[in-house]
Amino acid sequence: MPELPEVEAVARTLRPLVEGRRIYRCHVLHSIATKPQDPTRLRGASEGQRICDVERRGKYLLLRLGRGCITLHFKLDGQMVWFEDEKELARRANRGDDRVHVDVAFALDKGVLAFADRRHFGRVWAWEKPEDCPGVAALGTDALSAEFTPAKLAELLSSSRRPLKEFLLDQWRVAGIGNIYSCEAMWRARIEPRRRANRLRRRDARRLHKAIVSVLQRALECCLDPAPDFRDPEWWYQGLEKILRAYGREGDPCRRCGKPIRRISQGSRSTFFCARCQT
DNA sequence: CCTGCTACCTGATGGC
DNA sequence: TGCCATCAGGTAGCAG
Repeated sequence: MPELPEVEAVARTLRPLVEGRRIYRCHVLHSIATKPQDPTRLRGASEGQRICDVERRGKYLLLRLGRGCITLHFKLDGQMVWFEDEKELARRANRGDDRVHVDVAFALDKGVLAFADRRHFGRVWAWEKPEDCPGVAALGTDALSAEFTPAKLAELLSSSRRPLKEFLLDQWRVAGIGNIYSCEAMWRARIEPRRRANRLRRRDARRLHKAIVSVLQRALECCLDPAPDFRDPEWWYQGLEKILRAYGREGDPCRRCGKPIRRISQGSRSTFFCARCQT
């Protein structure tokens, strides 16, 4: 599911729902979701705490507590789900006809905030501070932050000999870009995905920077309208397909030149691009 | 140090 | 219909 825009949309939508609320009970229904941490650590760290802020860093979602913090990562399929109260949670979580898959649930003084990932890739962890989470500490420049400038991107590009596609997926350099938006950004910037990062010219870097920012911003607008609906586990980011120009369009005509979009494998993931106008 | 590959899980889809 | 292979928006960890 989520790259930077999706997680940002979740953070913004969640903030007014949970900010200032107290977590009075934490249920870990599938303890794989806290691995390798012990579920008791998450329970101990969260119960009784107030949620002071909701934040996004790269593709991580952070719940800042009065003391300590919780990091959530959705990986491919994770999502947040909302229940009216613990009664509804008890009735529907992983059971019944209108069952909803739930891994971890935080019962608040109003409502229940839950994390769900049927595939069990996603994680919910507790820390004293965000930087104690190795994944968060390792994040590079956030793609939607003020520090992400054309000059910064050019500097980062020059220090890597990897193919551009793999460079863009490396969260340690630029944080927040995933498989979909890397393809989209390269299509917009008209750059061939297999070109080595350090071989890009300065104007390529400028075009790429502009493409990354506009693709992510465009996607964020889509993700916010309509906004995420945590009450509906089937809810999905609507209308994203209509902004996609390369991803998932193998064989379809390029929207610029008409040549069929190609799909290749890079680092065991699919890359979609136009072999005529991306050079 | 850098890079490339696999494992981690479950579910949907398409070919036979 | 059923079975199997393949694919999926991410990343930690490990070998070379």
